Amino acid sequence: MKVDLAPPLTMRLEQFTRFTTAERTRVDALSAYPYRTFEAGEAIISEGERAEAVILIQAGLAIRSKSLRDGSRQIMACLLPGDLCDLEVFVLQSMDHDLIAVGPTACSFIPTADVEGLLSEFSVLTKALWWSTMTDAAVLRSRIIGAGRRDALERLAHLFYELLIRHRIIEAAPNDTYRLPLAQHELADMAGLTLVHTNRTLSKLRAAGLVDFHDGWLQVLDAEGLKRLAKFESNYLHLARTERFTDVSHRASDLI
Amino acid sequence: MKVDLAPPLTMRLEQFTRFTTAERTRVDALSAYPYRTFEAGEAIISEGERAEAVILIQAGLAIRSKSLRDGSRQIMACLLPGDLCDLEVFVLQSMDHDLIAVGPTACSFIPTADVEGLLSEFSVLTKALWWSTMTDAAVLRSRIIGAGRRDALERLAHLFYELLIRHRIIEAAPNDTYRLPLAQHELADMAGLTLVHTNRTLSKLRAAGLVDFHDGWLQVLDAEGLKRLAKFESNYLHLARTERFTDVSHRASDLI
DNA sequence: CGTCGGATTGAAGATACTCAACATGAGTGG
DNA sequence: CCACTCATGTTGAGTATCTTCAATCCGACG
Repeated sequence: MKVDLAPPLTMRLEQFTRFTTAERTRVDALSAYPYRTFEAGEAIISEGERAEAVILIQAGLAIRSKSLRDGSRQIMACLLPGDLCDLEVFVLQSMDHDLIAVGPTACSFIPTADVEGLLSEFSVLTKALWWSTMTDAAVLRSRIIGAGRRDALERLAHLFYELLIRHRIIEAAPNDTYRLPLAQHELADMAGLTLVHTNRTLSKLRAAGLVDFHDGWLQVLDAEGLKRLAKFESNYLHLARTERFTDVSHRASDLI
Repeated sequence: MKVDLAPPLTMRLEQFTRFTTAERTRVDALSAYPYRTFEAGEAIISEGERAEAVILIQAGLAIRSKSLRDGSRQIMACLLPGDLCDLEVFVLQSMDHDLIAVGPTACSFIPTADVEGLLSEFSVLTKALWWSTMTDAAVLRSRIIGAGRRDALERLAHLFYELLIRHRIIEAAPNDTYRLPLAQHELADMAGLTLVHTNRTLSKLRAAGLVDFHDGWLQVLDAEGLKRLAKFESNYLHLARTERFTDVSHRASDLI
């Protein structure tokens, strides 16, 4: 008995703005692509793949999930009908996690070319800015994994290693040492731990000869060991260039 | 003795693509705005404010942090020199968290008008898509808070309540009941808990008369109670329309 | 009827939290 | 110069939460 129900994508976007009739027609058109259906548990896209289309969930439920090498898994987001995923296909090289149907799920694949129509006017600079917001989101996802599936030691190690990489990129980590003017209390708020436990965990890292944290500086003593302990996977930072790649002597993807 | 060092923003964006000389000049120009300095602990923008400019961290360190009502706090991201924040000012209504300097920090405020130059050609539809990715990121941030500062009961409650709201938006939650065809072990992967503990926590929620989860359906029995238990704050979903607002009988911001 | 994947329950152990005491150093005011 | 406070860091002891490892139960399905 459902009548006159707008497509979920339209309903969702109308939370943001009210469309004119012409605009609405265009939005509705995005929901009109043919869809493919997936069974529960089936992967819509897997980690490492390069998505070729923007995916719109039409019905069902999908999750963004990341499997860790130790067999554990963290689900980072839940995608409902009307949710778009992988708008980032335009700027990121490859998926850093899986997209999996959890029940029978229908997805439209909106061809890249058709979305390009919307985005064709983008300059390289605009795309670069977009890339920036996309990688920010990827870092957020990785932090969710950290909070959910890593213990205190691994969490701090991961945090310190990620910051090391990001500082190297902007050439602000001489001798693997960088400024980190945080009180332990703030480190605790980052890691989602209490102050006391952060303190004890820091001592362990120091005792293990991995990092030294004092006076607002963080010195990484054993970058490899830290990376191993953190179970660090670098792909989520999306450091490899996606287009117009030219060799450069100094490339961040060499730094990890 | 630093010579010839590109601005951090340029260095960072060059991870994505290699710019032509002309493009590079334009990118560099973004780093050339006058900056303001902040002392450690000073708020650059606070929750609830409407940012009026895109903020570029030039030197120092800033954090995105969220203070909860119970006094605890979660830091969701760390911003280094070259990081842009609040590109979302163009689409979101107000900040859902604070931006705080943790050491002496220099920030440029790039006037909205100048960035508009880059984005002016955007159609409403494109902006709406962008809004979609921004709200996705906001949901990710809220999940970090959940993982870091909520116990098992609150985490599941928050998850169920968030999904309720999102289902209501697409009108897929009749009687506050929605499809959730997940096995308990998948719920565990979402919440960052073990299967066993998820099971016990679910029983508690059921015993408290808040939700019932069975056969792939989730029924919210006491939406208000659930919201209270989850310490749910709705602003992160950014449901209120930001522009061209017109009254509509059925608006999601009424639903929460 | 047997098996298999979920769900459920019990008991023991690990991890992280709370509460509390104490140390250290910077800054302040007498 | 010393006493005082205050913020930060460190350590100890007891407790709560969550995990691990089972064992059992149940319905679906061959």
